[in-house]
Amino acid sequence: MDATVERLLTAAREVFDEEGFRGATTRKIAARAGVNEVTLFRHFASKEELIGAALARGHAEAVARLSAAPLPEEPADLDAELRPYLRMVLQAFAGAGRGVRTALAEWEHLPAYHAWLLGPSEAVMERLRIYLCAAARAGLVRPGADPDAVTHLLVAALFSHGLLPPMMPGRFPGGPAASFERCVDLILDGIRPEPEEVSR
Amino acid sequence: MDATVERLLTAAREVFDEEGFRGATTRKIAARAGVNEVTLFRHFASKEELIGAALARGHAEAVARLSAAPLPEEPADLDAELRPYLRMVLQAFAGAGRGVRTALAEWEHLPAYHAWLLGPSEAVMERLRIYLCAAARAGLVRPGADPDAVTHLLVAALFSHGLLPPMMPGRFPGGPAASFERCVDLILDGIRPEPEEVSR
DNA sequence: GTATCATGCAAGCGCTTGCTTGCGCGTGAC
DNA sequence: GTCACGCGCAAGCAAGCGCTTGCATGATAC
Repeated sequence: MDATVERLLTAAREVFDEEGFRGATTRKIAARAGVNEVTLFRHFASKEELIGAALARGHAEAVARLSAAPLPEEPADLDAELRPYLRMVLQAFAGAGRGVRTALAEWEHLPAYHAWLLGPSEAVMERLRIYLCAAARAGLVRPGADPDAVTHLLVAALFSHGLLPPMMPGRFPGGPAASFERCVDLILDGIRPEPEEVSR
Repeated sequence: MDATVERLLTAAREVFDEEGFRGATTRKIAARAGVNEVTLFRHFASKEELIGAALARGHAEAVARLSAAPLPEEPADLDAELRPYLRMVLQAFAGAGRGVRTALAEWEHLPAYHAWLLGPSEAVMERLRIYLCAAARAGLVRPGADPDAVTHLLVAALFSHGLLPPMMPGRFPGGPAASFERCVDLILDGIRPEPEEVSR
């Protein structure tokens, strides 16, 4: 593709993630792309259009990466299937964390971008929900555990471990990944069916 | 106190919560306070000082409200003690949600305000941690459950239920409070000691 | 009554913002 | 050889920004 457009899109996404819509000035974006500000306006009609295109591209990439992640339709082993998936999502999430925080803050101001901003998170949530409902039907989850609540809890853990570490590093001794793993342990241990129920 | 200063402080906090530092212009703040912009600069040397004072006041109020919440030093009954506390914190958190989202996004840009921005959250986290460690020592928590992980999980649930509902209302059927309650059920059920362990 | 104080209002300054215009330069197609 | 095209550069414009100045007005203190 056009190398200039490419560089502008990635620069726009980076600056937007770090500074928000207002802070992402066309001069900053052009400078980061190593391009004259005028060139920016030769390729995109306005700052809104540029950032929209940049977010759309980021959204597409994220969705592609996430839907490549393995999470079977027919659950067989929660530990073996869920853990690698969650690990991968957390990594993607932490990588996009700066942008997610910006998206959360500017949500009300950028209705035009809603589909791009939280689409990947929604997709992950829905996929987890479907998987856990199937797991519950297959008897892999203790009957008392509501699959929706389990989904929420997993997403909450992803959410907090993807966003909070830069702000409260002292709260994650051993690193966010280790802390996340311990939370997942806790959740999975808590929803495992009792031994006698498995054999029924 | 001075009614004008008071109105300026609340207006500054509101506008900052909604629009962030850059978006909280002195003209907007003065207008919301029903005051001339010049009056603003007669009371505060700069916009930074005004917003700093507003955040400090909000911080003080939040801390006072939270430390008034009951959470005993000697845990006796997790369900009876933790649930009302968490309910209250969630309410406070959801009320401040707009501001928390802004704080998360602008964290790197506002180092001068760090103490005010996430202080209350830190306080809640530390209090929960101490309580859960004591509970574990008292045998109220299943030995395999790491108190730190439980704390993280509870905070994560607070976090996501305090921030996400405005953005994904469809994901919280029955309201955020009900969904939160189900998550807390799940966590508490998962960390309860086994019956035979209680009697040992 | 007069002095003091907080406030409103009109105007403006220097700066940044999104965006435009005009021109000149190099490269590849034919 | 030239011609179109993508780009850089210098300049600028209207609007909004934080912040200042000067002056008029009304309430309060003594």
